[in-house]
Amino acid sequence: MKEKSYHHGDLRRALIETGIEFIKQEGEETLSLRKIAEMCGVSNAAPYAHFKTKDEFIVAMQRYVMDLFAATLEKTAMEYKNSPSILPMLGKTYVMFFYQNPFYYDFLFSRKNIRIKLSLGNTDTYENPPLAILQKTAASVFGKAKLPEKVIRDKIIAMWALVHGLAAIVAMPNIEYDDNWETRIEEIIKSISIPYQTQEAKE
Amino acid sequence: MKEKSYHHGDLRRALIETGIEFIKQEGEETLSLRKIAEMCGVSNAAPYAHFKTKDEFIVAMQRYVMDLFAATLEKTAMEYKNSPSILPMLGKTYVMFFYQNPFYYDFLFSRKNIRIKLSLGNTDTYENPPLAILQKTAASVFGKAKLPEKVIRDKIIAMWALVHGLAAIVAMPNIEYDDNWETRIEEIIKSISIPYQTQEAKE
DNA sequence: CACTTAATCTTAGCAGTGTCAAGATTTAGG
DNA sequence: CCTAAATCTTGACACTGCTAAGATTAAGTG
Repeated sequence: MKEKSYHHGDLRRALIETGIEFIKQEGEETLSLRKIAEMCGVSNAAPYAHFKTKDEFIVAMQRYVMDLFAATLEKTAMEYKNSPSILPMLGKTYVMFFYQNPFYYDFLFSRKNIRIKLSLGNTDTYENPPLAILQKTAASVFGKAKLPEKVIRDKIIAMWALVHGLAAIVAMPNIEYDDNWETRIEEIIKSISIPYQTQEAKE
Repeated sequence: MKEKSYHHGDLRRALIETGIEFIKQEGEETLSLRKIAEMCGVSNAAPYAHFKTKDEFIVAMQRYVMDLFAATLEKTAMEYKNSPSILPMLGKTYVMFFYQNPFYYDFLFSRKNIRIKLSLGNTDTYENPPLAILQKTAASVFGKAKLPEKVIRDKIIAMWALVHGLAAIVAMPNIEYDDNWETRIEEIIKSISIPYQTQEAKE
């Protein structure tokens, strides 16, 4: 019941959560600090006690959603640990996350928002948690086949590109959806990823 | 020499071209109608004689760039007509377009900008020119193998997703690039698309 | 040609935005 | 208890998209 106290109590968290809920429903385009501040029952300049700039606020929210995304992937990775279908299932989870929350795609990956460094070459530095999970899993799966490291790296990128592209597509508006998009995605991913595991002796 | 005449002469075109050049270099985020107007030597409300709203202006520019993109793809399609590598080459062109102009990716595909309807199911309605070219080419390539239509459609989506995802990736900032990203892309695409053409008897 | 109409452009202004400065209120620590 | 830090408000500035009113020019009609 701290409704009318001068101090909010936990404004920083309230701003982030309100902002994310806003983005989830309306996207980032129409989001303004003033609106979020008002929704939290606070004046227009109050957020500046917690974020130096709007950009900093965006980054905080982005980290929040990125962690949620990574946790969702991690859960799938756990479920299918030691299963041969772990990779396609990870891919499916990757895509479905944005199918269920289309506005998150632009919010996480739109050029101006990407502050988290992505490293492709060095598999030791995981500065992008979702990519890191993909990389780790794919590397262990592909590693069992005896492929040159360079080939493995290319396959990882291909895998990432495929699911990322599917995510971009399912997050688009004005797409004519199939009635059974979810199993469709699964089939598409499998039709690509299965060759990785069966044709070791190709190169 | 119509430097100081009250009427500009060809303001609509000037706005579009100046705006696109701006986006090409700085992205859409910091673009404002007033700035573009000033760059064209015209007052802040002048653009409203040609575009009802900023959104309409964006759409006009988007169509312009989308046509450029489609023309680039079409050129590759012509070059490699009757070649077995037409599909991978088309894919490479798709990716390289955004590798060379990273800001175009968000500009064309960021959720708020997509006004061009994308149709996946019906291969007859081509409302998205670049996708249409991909679809047409892939359909003709895959059609030579005797695959069920549903499988072909999934393969087309997979192909599209792969190159679109690669485009998204190469357009990201903060990516640690390979020294030879271009041939790398080519290899990655080939490693995926070759199976399409060689293992007909799989399904 | 003269005259009317439409198109184009300018100026001035409104509401909304990010941001900052000054000051009020509350909390925390010595 | 009292000072310092943290938090919040009010008020302002510059910038944005956009509109209304009117000035200037071009196009077309008799």
